[in-house]
Amino acid sequence: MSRIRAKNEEIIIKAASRVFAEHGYAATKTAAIAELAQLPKPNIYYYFGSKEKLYRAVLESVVEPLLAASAPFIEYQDPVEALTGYIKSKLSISKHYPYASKVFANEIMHGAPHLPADIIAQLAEQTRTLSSKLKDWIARDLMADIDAHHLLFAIWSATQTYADFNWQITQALGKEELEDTDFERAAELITRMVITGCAVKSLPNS
Amino acid sequence: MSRIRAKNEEIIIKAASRVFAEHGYAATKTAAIAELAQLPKPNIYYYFGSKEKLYRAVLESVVEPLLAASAPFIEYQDPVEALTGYIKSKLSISKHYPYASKVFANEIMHGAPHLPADIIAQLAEQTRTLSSKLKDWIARDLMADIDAHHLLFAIWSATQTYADFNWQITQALGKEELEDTDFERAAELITRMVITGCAVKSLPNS
DNA sequence: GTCTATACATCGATAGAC
DNA sequence: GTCTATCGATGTATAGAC
Repeated sequence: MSRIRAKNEEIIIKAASRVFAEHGYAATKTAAIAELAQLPKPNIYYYFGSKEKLYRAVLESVVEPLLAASAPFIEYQDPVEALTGYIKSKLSISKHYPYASKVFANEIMHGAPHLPADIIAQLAEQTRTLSSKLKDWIARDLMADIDAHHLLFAIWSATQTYADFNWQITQALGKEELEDTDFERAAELITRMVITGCAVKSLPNS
Repeated sequence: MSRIRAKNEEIIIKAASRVFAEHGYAATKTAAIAELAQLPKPNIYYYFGSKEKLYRAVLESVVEPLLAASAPFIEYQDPVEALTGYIKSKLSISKHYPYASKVFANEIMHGAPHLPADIIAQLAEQTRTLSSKLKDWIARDLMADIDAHHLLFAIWSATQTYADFNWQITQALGKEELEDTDFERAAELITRMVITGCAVKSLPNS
């Protein structure tokens, strides 16, 4: 793959992420992507073949950061550290990859019609890992006997909402766009609800 | 307005809610709505004029239950009762109006391009009412000093996720569709996180 | 590898008969 | 008030010159 090809593909993916995020798959015109990328429309087709293939490429480009967000959950043994880090990491995704998050949210909302099966499998695998870790902590009396899956749903939604429903949130807060302090307050509140609400304890020997 | 007109409009709105929810505005074909409604396509146009106007009608039909969900918050004076009732009421919307919720979520996610200004104003007004009530409770030491807006965002997202991201949740739980017990567990967990997490107290004199 | 000009398909919308 | 048949706009995709 030539350098020029790599460069152009990156430019196109970046522009496409944004347009797909703002309008959804069906409503985005390839012409709008071309315009934002400052490239003629046929180039999009030269590099990606079709609108559908480009969309899939965008989805795939987004998977890595999404999966990487659970790193704290895996790395830290201590329940308080792990959950605090996970919430922070999830919020960080909403802050730094707002378009990616939205494209993904849209896809999931409509039943993942374009998501490749291997990505679905990876996400399912991750869900199993996270919920079994929670169940382990519960069994060891390191947190209250809550439903592991539903706790995950709550954490996912409460953190992703800052990307997905950005419009509603800025509207309610009466500001043009979210600032660092907003994300800090969100982290503080969500962490509190999880740690205090579910009575999560630190490891005794740490 | 004739009885036949009222009847047909209702049939069309119902079918349209579902199709718009499943595919989003741009991806839904008026032919698909006509088919689901078991009516010829021109009838859709006879009754609603355009796809856009029909979509607005769907949005408006959905506002009433959404606004009504905050009734417990207003009625109950006791913070624990009010918040518990609000969470239950919000989850009930996700359970009983899944299509409506999704259409709304989609609209909000893309910056509410079709939402009439008066509806936006009503929602903003409701947000102000809810957050000032929370702030009042905080001032009276009936709950921890948390950020009122962010608590609302957390409750909204954690309850709406059961409608909006239904696919992800059924996938994770390994079932075809959500059952009553799933909503009960969700209510239990979210209520716990809010009440215990934010140290919400009952009124002393109740 | 790049881009202008255009073919072709897909709907949203309506004319006009009943 | 209902519906068949069809128009026309929009937007995906490509042919073919450079």
